Amino acid sequence: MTAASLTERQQEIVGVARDLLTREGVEALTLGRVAQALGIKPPSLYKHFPSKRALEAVLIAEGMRMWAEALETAGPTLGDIAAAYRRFVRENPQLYRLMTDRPLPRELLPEGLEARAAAPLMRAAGDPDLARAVWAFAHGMVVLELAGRFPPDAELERAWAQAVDAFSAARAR
Amino acid sequence: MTAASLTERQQEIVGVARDLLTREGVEALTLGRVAQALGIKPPSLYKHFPSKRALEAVLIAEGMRMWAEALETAGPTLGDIAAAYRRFVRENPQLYRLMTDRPLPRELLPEGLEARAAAPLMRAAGDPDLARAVWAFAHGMVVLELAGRFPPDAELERAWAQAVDAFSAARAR
DNA sequence: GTCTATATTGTGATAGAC
DNA sequence: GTCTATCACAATATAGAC
Repeated sequence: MTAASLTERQQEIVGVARDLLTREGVEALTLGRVAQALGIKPPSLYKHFPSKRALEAVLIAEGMRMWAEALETAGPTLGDIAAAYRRFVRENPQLYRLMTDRPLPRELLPEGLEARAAAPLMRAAGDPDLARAVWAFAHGMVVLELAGRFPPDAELERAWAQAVDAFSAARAR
Repeated sequence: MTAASLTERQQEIVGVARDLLTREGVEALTLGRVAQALGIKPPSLYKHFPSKRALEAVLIAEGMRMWAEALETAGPTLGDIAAAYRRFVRENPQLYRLMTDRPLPRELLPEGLEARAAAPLMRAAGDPDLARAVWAFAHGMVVLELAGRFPPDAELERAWAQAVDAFSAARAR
């Protein structure tokens, strides 16, 4: 279900859902809240989306497209990709949580989108295994930060720099 | 609340909760399920624990103690720590999820436990920032794996090896 | 220590009238 | 496209009797 294939009303609903997600987080993204924000009753939403999952999938697909673009327009080095990754999550923390907290609704996502989002990092790393290592690092950093696991005085900037340096050196070898 | 300070009945309850968590995952860890497994009604649990959080905190503290021990008894290199980390999560995936999915109930955990669990990696890395980078990598690897984000044919062994090599080289520098 | 009864709140979802 | 009515199910938690 691409953005273009949505009816106007569906787009309005998605917009409200996106707002709710951005402002109040994944937990607030319930059909009750979405309906309330639209001034309608929850059951009415089922005239526009077959399930809550389907509505979420639109947001997730949107997020993955944004994510892919952020990485595609970054520079070619691992440092560039890492910086773009970090910036994307800082700018869209709740969307990132929606995209990663739960199993991906793959059957509801446009085919190839997941691979497209992964491609820039694959290219920058030059090797699938190193790419996965970098991905794991970046994901770990952002989720641990979002979860408040690092001490307040942790110099996360340096942790990022150290890892990027280490991975870049490994790539050069 | 240490294990020794628990009454017998509390220990029985914790045992049942641990079983439930291990076998059916975090989602199954509800007061209803715990009570059912004990053959009592949910409200009865409140005679033994003031809240669900308090019961979970016992399991989390237990998990962090096990985790600390696993890392403390590992060898001194980053590779040793990484292997121990990975093994702990493979052997206790649901417990690990309980420990990391949600904000830590720090006020209900024994003081110093979090620091104790973090110490071995700090020592192996020789630098707090590098330690955090390694931690983020390890955490990212296991959560992405548990979430089914890697393709089935991904050679995770190699991703671990590449990262450990990269971080070890950085440490040597 | 356990029970019943209850509060409170919440969630996604369906049927059928308008 | 929206409504009401309702389902079905679940969750944590409290009060008070036994």
